[in-house]
Amino acid sequence: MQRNWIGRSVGAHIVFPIVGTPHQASPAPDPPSGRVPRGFPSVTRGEEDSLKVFTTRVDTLFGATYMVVAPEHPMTEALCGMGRCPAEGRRRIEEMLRTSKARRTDETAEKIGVDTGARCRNPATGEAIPIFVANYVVMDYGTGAVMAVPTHDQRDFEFAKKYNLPLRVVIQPPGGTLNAEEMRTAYVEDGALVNSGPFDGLSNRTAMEKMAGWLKDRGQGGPTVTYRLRDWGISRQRYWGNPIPVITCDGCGIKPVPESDLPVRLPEDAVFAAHGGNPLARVESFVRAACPDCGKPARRETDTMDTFVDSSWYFARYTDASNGRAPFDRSKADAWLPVDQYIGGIEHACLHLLYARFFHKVMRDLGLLSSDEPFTRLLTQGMVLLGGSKMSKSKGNIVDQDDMVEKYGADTVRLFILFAAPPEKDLEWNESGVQGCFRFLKRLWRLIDLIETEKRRNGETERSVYVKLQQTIRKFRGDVEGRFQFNTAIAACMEFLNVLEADRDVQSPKLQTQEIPGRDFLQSAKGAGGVGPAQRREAMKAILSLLSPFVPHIAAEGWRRLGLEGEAETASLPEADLSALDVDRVQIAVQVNGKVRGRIEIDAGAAEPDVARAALALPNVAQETSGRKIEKQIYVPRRLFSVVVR
RNA sequence: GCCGGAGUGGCGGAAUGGCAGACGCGCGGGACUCAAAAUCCCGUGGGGGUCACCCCUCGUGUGGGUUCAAGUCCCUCCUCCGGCACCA
Repeated sequence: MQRNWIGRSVGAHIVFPIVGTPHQASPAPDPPSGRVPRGFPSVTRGEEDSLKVFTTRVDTLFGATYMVVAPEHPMTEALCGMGRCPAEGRRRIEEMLRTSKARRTDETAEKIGVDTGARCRNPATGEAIPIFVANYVVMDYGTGAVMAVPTHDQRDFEFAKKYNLPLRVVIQPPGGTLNAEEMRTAYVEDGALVNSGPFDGLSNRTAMEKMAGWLKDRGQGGPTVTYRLRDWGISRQRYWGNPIPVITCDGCGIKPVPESDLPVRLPEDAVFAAHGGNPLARVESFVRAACPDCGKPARRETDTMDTFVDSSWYFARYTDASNGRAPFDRSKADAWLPVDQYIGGIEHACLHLLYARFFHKVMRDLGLLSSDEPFTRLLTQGMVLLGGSKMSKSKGNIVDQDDMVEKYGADTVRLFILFAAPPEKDLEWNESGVQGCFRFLKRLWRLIDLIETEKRRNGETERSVYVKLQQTIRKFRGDVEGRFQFNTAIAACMEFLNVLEADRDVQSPKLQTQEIPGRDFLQSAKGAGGVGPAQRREAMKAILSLLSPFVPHIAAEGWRRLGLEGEAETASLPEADLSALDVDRVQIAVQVNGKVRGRIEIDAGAAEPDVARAALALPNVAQETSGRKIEKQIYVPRRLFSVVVR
């Protein structure tokens, strides 16, 4: 997406000499409305007698039959003067300039052109071609002037038809012949060059490179890369922001505040009003300043900087935040940066992320720090939606969490938000799942009750529960630390609690007296019959420690009630006992021709022949394989055994 | 049009190329209760079978391909979401 935003285009620039002498015409390339950036490369000193264009299709140069420039182009007025453009034409150019750029360049807007009357010379063909001013040409991209090739660019084609401009075919499609008079649309595909002097017969792809070089040799242009970095207005007419350290003096002009006077601090007595613009402008003590050059009374800039400015480099300042002499010390910045993990919404992917990278590279080039990139990893978190669109105050589609906190408690709400979806995914808000998290925490709490009141502190240890706990710890840490998958980490805790609760002692005394069909089966299946108080306590300690970041209040209180050392939130996360995860028996699936036909339990370290023997002995498998030839066997240790028959 | 991202049960969502649907919600059945809430137990993708146990079959937006094996890899198309868009 940034590539799109940066807008890199590879092409060539070409210089079109203007016919006649512009110096004799009205000089005035002073921008009519002040919108034109000064010093833009389209006109540099000594080049007022030519127009420079950028094109990605230099191969079509011989077909350029006219030229279009943006209304804001610095040469516009001079060209009109030279070409004796009638008043009517000049009036229409004025109108273009008055229309907002957004409206003027709207795709549906009518394409309007005005013939300036001036001409320039196509450096390839040498012929003089007309120069138009057109509303759809923008000054921010390329040079603000475009060579028009109506036969091979749809937009130019339509424009040429409208204003009756000449067409010349310079590319012929493979196996076909174009005729300019009969064309109904531009031909934009590849082909072989014609009407292109020394380049006739070349494929247009080959020609691109050759022609760029040819132009360069002749001093008429050369290969160029352009970028479409958008303007980003950093000044804001509001109080909250960094003052722009600039002073305007009537005599000396715009002057930077001397370094010794930095930083410029915001006044604390500004008066805020609903209307009336930037409050800073009304604080006279702030505005009044002495000119750094002549010392006479001058005005301080009252615009402040956009927050993007700060957020594009604050991470570097954080490495040395109390440094009073410099933004930060290089050694400290190099020790900490780049930032390991960036977390932000997708809306930052183009804007903040791009500008932060930009700033960072500038800081690198200035020698302030060494790293090339500010961030190493990116997590684009999803947004919370309601009714299909992003929750926001301005849209009014918000859910007040206070109601939910009131009803279920802050821990439940936190847990639910994390459990509902993985972080990078957008989440359509739906409260129905919150009950489930509430129930989970209530069950957890009940178990803490039980453990707290238990007198005995020893008892049996159930191996399968121990193993399950180790699996839970490993999964939890893997999910949280590696992938930010909080939802599955929480699910693992729920799963473990289910196992723990299957234990007879854990169930309520009332239920224990009842005959529940299937309960014995359940318990033996989960193997949770022999959990003793000590094991329960250990397990709870681990779970509380894991869950503490998500449900800090319950974890802290549970920790305290169990009389555990220290505090849940500062206790280090438990480490999984990896040796326990090396189970000796595993269940594997048995496939015949890719379909599961049965399961067997084997020693984890069993050799393939033994596995094969056991697998093929399964009735279902034997049935499928009987009388058929075994072509292939695949054994994925501890996972499955697959046999291919024919 | 271009650039991103996503399509899996009724829902939110799981699944290093290796038993699709973990966990939760919802729903159905049951226990407890005079009753309800809360709680607990069982079941829960579709279709089928000599439907207790069990087995077969279809199934991850569409159509193809690679593979012993595809939600996962490759190609085609469709839909939705986000961004950019007369960019020469």
